[in-house]
Formats: sequence, C-alpha cells, structure tokens
Amino acid sequence: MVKTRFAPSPTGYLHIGGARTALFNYLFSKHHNGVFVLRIEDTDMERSKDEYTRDILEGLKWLGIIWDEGPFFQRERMEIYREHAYRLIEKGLAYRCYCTPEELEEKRNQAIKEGKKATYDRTCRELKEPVAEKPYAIRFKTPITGQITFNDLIRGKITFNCEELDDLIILRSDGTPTYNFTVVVDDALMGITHIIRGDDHINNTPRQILIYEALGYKAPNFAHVPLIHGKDRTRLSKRHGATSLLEYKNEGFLPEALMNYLARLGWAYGDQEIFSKEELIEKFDLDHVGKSPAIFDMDKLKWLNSHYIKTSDDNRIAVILEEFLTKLNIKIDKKEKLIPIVKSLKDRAKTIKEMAQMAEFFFNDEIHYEEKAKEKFLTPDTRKILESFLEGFTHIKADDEQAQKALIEGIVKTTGKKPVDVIQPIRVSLCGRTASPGIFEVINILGKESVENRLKRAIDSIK
RNA sequence: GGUCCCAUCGUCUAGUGGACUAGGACGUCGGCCUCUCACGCCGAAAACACGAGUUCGAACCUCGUUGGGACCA
Repeated sequence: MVKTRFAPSPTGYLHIGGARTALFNYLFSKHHNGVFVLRIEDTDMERSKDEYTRDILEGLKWLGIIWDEGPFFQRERMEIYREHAYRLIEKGLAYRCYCTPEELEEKRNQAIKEGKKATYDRTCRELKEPVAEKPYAIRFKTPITGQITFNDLIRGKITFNCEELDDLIILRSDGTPTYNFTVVVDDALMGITHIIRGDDHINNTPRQILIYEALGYKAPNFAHVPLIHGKDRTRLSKRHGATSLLEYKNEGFLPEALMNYLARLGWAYGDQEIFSKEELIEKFDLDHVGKSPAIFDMDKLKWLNSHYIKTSDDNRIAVILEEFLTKLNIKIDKKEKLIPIVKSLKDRAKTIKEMAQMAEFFFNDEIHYEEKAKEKFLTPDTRKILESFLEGFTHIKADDEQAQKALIEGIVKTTGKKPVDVIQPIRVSLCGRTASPGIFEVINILGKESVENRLKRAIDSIK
C-alpha cells in the first residue's frame, strides 16, 4: 500500500512551497488509495514554536488536505531515535566521537588552509574502547568508497560518490538526534513508501539511504519536486511575502483556487487548467511533474480565484463575504442584501476581499464620493438630471426595471443627452464611484428609500 | 569553492525522433458586446539558451559550452 507523509518543521509558517509538497503527497497517496501521514519535525527546540505548528495544521485543513495519521511529534519520540543510534553502534555501523567542537573547528580550518575538503577526518572511527567520562557524539560510519545510486521518480537516476560523504553525526553529545537520522527512523518505522519532498533534499538522500540500509530497512521511493521560486528566481522566502498560507485566506482567496493553482504549478495534465479536488486525485501522477523550478505567478492565481468565485454557490460566497465585510468594519444593515450583492459582484471581483471593498457602498447611505467622480458627474449641469430622476423615481418601485428604463429614456429625450450621460451622475450619486454593477441592479439592491436618500444627498452636495 | 540538479513564449506548461507553420492557459495588446466597470466572445504579438554530434529526419537522443538553482563549506 502506498503511504506518503508531509513532515514540516514548525520553525516557520506553512508557506506556498510547503503547501504544495503536502498537496503532492496527499494527491499521490489518495490517487493510489493510500495513506497520508502528517509528522511535525520539532526536534529543534530553539526554533520550533507552537504558533507555527498551529499555523501548519490550520493551513492544511483550510486547503482541504486531510491527513489519515498523525500528527506525530518527533519531540515525543526522542527515545526511539537514541535507541536506534545505539543499535547502530552495537552493529559496528556507528561509533562514538569524542572530538570537541573546538578540535573540529581547528581541523576544518586546517583543511581549508591546505585546500582540502572540510570534512571530518574520522579520527574516532577506529577507536576500540569507549572512553569513560568523556562526552561524545555518535557518528554514522559512511562507506569510504563506492557509489550510491537511486532512481528518483521525477528525475531518474542520481548517483553520488561515497567519498563526498563524511561520517555524519546522528546523535549529538547532548543526546539530541540530527535531522538526517530522525527522518529515516520515522519514515522507516511509519512505513512510508514514497517520499515526495523538495529538491533541496536531494543531497541528503544518499546519506539517508545508507542509514536505511544500516538499520536494516528497505529504502523507500524518492521523488524530488523542484522548488517554487520568487520573481527573482531564488527559493521562496519571507522576502517574497511568502509567509503563511493562511495569508491567502485573509486576502480573500478560495481554498479550491489555491489547490488548483498549486497542483498546476509544476505539474500538468495536457491542456487542462481547471481541476476539482476529486479530479486532481484521479489524475495526479509523478510522471508529469516538471523538473525545473516554477515561479509563483499571482496573476494566474487571481484568475483561478475569480473563476471559482464565479462558479461557486452564492450562499457560500455570501458567508465568506460577510466575514470580510465585518473585518472592514462595515455594518451590514440588511442581511438579505448579501445574496443579490454576491450575484452582482461575482463577475467583477478577483478576491473576496476585493468584493467586500466593492460592496462597501451598499451598506451606508452616507457614502463617500470619489474625488474625480464628484467633480465630473455631480455638477450644476447634472443636477437637473438628478432632480428629474428623483422626481420620477418617487412614483416607481425599486424593482421595476422597466419603469426605471422608461424614466431614463424620458430624461434622455428631453435633455438630448446620451444615456451614459444620464446614468453616470445617478451612478455616482448612488455608489460614489464611476464603476459599479448595472444601475438597475444597484437600485434594486439598495431599495427605494436608500435610493431616494442618496439622490437627495447628492443633489444637496451640489449646492 | 565542492557536490547535485535544471534549461520550450514575460509566467505556468503541452511535447517522449517524422502529425510542429511548436499547442493551451495567465498576463499584455487590439476589436466586439455595453449604462460605467467587469464578465463573455473574437483576434494579435510572444518561446525550443548556444555549439557540435548521432540520424534520411531532433524541441525530443549524446557530448560540450553558457546560464540558473539547491545543498554543503
């Protein structure tokens, strides 16, 4: 059975790259009816924070990635790693190293001076007896010669020479295990069959394979996904504003848009652009994951988001819109307005946040007029138009589009102006701006009283 | 610096030796629609990094060059 995992360290928020790695693991396991495990690699006591763990869990949930097992916390498994480290010593596949950090530092400097590689010189490798009372780290006995090759599911065959690898520390002198050791122990114990992770781990892979073998476990399949880059083509980091995935939620993106975008970033299925979650599970495979890094493109994400806003259920969008309106301190006078507002704005907004901003004027008759709009359309010249529209409108219902059209046509005829010249002043009076949903739609949503209030207020503002 | 990886429009990508006059999508530009803004529709510009080789034939295979990235130091 296929079993994958996502194993982030809670030393930062769940960023876009991490989310995509998680997604690929999730999709791959679900595609094969397998199991997806979540493991939190929190062995770095200094930098790990609960806040980050919470962000990661929440982010995954929001995106719609559901794990079958876990979350497991490495901090709770320290004994297991220690036990495995000593097991390797017993098997003669690891050894105690008594070199002090100072000695190591000196050796390193010396090697660099001589133009050699700054790797550990294996001083303690052949020590026969443990030295009592002296602190030690445990090092892994890396084969001195030979090659290690693995078949990456995305990149094909990758080969390393063992000479390039030194005897890495698996357990520090303070008893804490190191990264390359804990991943292997956990992945082996948890029965992970496919490790899908970032490109940045390729160089760790040969060491890890060696550790699998030493421990007597079968190495899993590896698939290294290229990293996501920022516009400057370097790895995404805080500089690129790639903080938390949840920030996209706060910016008004829909989770399915983000999932769709992330999946298509570095993976393709012919010419298809739009994928539901179910479709992704059905169609995702490692064969069509690209090998070169992808650059994050906000415009395309926005396009997908607007697509999902357009095609999403109005009630659902209304609920989200309400949250954003509240966040913007906009008081919702009548909840029944929300659905019609969504209907009128879903083709115009790229994010729900944008939608909330566009919707603001619907909720308060004391609207703010945009400077330029007022200058151009609320003038002594247009005042007559507004007055005659208000006069006619008092006899009409707010949902009677036909009557409103007739009224405007009448004004067009008597003034000799173009329809747009009649409508724009009305639009600015009602919305405070020159761009808005269709004028009849706006009137209908606002209702008779609001429309009359706003017209009066606009007319007064001209005086 | 060492090791490893990568290379098709600005961006995401299709492409697995002949169907390639290199396809789709975002973005850009132009047009249509239109009460404004959007939406929608139509159209355009836009790429195989370079050089050798293999082959009847190369975006696709091989080698090299250049460029980029990651990890380690």
